[in-house]
Amino acid sequence: MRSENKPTGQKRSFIEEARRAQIIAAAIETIAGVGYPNASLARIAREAGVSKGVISYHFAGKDELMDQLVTGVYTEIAESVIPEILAQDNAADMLRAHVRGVAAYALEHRSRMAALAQIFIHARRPDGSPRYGVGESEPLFESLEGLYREGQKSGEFRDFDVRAMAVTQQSATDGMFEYWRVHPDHDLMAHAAELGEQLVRATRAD
Amino acid sequence: MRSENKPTGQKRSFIEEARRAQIIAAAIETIAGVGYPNASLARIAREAGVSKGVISYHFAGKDELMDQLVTGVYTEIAESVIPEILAQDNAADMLRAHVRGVAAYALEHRSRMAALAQIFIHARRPDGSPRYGVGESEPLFESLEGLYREGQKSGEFRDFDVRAMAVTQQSATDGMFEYWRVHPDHDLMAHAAELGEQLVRATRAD
Amino acid sequence: MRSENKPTGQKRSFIEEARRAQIIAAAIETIAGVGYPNASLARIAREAGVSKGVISYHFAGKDELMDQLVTGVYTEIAESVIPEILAQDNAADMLRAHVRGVAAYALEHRSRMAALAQIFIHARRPDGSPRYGVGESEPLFESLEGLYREGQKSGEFRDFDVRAMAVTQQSATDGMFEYWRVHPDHDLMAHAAELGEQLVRATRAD
Amino acid sequence: MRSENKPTGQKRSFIEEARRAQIIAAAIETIAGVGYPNASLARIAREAGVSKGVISYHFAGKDELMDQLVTGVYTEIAESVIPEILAQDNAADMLRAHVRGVAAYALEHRSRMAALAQIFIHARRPDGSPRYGVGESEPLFESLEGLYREGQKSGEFRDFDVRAMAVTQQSATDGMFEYWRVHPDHDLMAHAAELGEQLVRATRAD
DNA sequence: AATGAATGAGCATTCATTCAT
DNA sequence: CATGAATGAATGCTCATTCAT
Repeated sequence: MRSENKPTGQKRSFIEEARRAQIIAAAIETIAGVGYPNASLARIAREAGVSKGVISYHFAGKDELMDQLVTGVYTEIAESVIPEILAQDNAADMLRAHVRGVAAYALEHRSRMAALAQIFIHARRPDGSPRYGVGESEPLFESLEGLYREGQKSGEFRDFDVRAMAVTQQSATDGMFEYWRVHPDHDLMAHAAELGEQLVRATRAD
Repeated sequence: MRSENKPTGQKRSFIEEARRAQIIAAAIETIAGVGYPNASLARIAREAGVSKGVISYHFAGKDELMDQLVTGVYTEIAESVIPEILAQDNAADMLRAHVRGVAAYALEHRSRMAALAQIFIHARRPDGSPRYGVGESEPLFESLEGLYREGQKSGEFRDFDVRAMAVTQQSATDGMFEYWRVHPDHDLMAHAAELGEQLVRATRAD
Repeated sequence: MRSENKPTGQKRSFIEEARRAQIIAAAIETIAGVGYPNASLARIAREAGVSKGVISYHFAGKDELMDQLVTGVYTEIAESVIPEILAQDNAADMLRAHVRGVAAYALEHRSRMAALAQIFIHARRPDGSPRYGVGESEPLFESLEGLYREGQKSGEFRDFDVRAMAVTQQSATDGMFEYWRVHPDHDLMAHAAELGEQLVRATRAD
Repeated sequence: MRSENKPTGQKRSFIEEARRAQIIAAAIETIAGVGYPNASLARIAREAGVSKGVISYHFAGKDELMDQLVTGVYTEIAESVIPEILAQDNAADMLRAHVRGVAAYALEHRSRMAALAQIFIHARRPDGSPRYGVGESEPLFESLEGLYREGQKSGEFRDFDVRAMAVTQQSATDGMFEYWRVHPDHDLMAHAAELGEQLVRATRAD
């Protein structure tokens, strides 16, 4: 079905998209709820209230479903956070905006964030290697490193190892979300502000 | 066979302990080598050179095997790192010693550390929740927080949220190991020194 | 929609027949191209450029589609070969004409012949027995046997078991096509001439 | 399990072999009975009176099971037929011995022969190509061709195309078995004698 | 007359666990 | 103590068929 004819009308395309969206939503809830390893297609289908076959009908396989989910959430996060970062006029504030922005998104879309984390950690290729693993984080690292270098060039930041800092920021952000997942009453935005402050202090010139 | 009862003599207990240690060692190598999801009991048994049944005989199940493994490695790390920390005479150096000590341990016991990380990430309870997640890190957080509070009391550290800092330190350390696992040529000790510097700057009083 | 009833008019019947022919043609190309086991209704529908439902609409099921396909091609072969046979004036030449005629048809209609062979080999009844196996070849055997008996009556052929000979001729012909299917550069008409010679020698009086 | 330690005793190895033999026997009966496409592992396990998992335990997969089955039966046939052929002192009698020998084996081991035929026809590689298909018949063809050439060199046989004749003999033999499968009361040995006669006449010098 | 959507049974395979010996 | 054998539930996936529109 995937790659086929939507000859004339929009209704079909609409139904199709609605179902895909519904299935992705069910996948997000299921993964966030029971973890990726337990989120079988059968369970996702049950959550969506449809039969197992429906998923296979709308997606080429579990992998495509995950790809769509990841891409969708990723895009959404970027659209939400990037404008906030660009609105800042110095590197330190950009750092804070980055952390705060992602946290704000997570606060609004808790399951999406949890599912994304689960998929990143658990999804594997057939050969056993991670599907969205550290290898895939490279672009993220590089974008953070770009930000750091700007700050270093302008003299706002001290002269630190950008890769180590990127790993720290990325890990600390993920850790913050994981902590929040386990302690849902934790004040995420306060934590994000703290983390922003930590990063600013860790990076700023003497 | 549960870990406490040694029904009749001590000889059994000795053999028993040797077998358990051998199986745990095999589990560490297997998990570090092929990742937790691919480390089936069959594979661990093959690595140990024993039959699958042996594992079930000596451990109540995969879960208990993992518990023993985690506890053992954890204890070992603590025994290796704590003396180094206590040898310092100010909070900042203790922070640095903490990060450096764990990294040094990891450098010497790469598989143990890799296996630990894999288990933390992947092991689940039957209901799908993480077995050794952030929830189980509470003692670790508290020990870090104790260190921070000492520094704050002495005026060496600024007045930050200790829980957020503990989460950051813990996550950043884990992230450092994960990055090193994926990039084995990465200079772990240099990264640890950088991380130590980051933490010192993030915590110190103005 | 069963093959006989044309509910109201003839125009429908015309469209109906055109669709059926189109689907059968697509089935032939698909089966010849990817083999019966891979020729799912979905794939046939794609080849035909119609939706899967259309096939179910025009045919009671995959089985009826195959029946129609087989009957159609069979009829076509008979119409092509029988006149050639009847044009001969002795039994040996008829034998040769039979083999040569079928080969000539196959050369001109390669996909039809390949599809037919695939269906004969692979199509099964729900209970697992072949749908178009040797059991269905009875009319074919009987027609060959008639030819043999003519030759025996006229003294041209020796006194052999006609059923065994019919099985041999039928199998050897099928085998020739299968070999040609796998080795498309094989000289089919030369092979057919050889087979004709073999049969003539196997049947003729001393 | 497959490739492992049978440290000291023979009992284990014996049990192991017995189970493998039992499963292969069940596979033969199942395939002969319901055809390869319907012979799922579940059905074979049911026929053997064991659980599905047993098959996976003793064989790496369906493919290895089929390989073992094919190799075993093939070897058995060769061991039964080759001595008979070598006992002949002229090419014509060798031809007759070949056909008669295979038929005699089939008469004694009906299901084995039927299963073998089914597997040859139906078993596919993951990519859809035949696993034991015409490509695999090459050795058989060549062995027959060797026999023909001997006869041609000695002047006993006429100068025919050996490949076409090999295809004919192979197909006619298979066809004979298929006919016998469908008509179990058919006199197989008489048919084999007839086929031998046909081949001798088709091949002998004028 | 035709469609896309949905179904559910069936497939081979993996794996932690149990058990008689 | 240790084993190999066996189990059965679960997984992702395919596909002929059904059906409302």
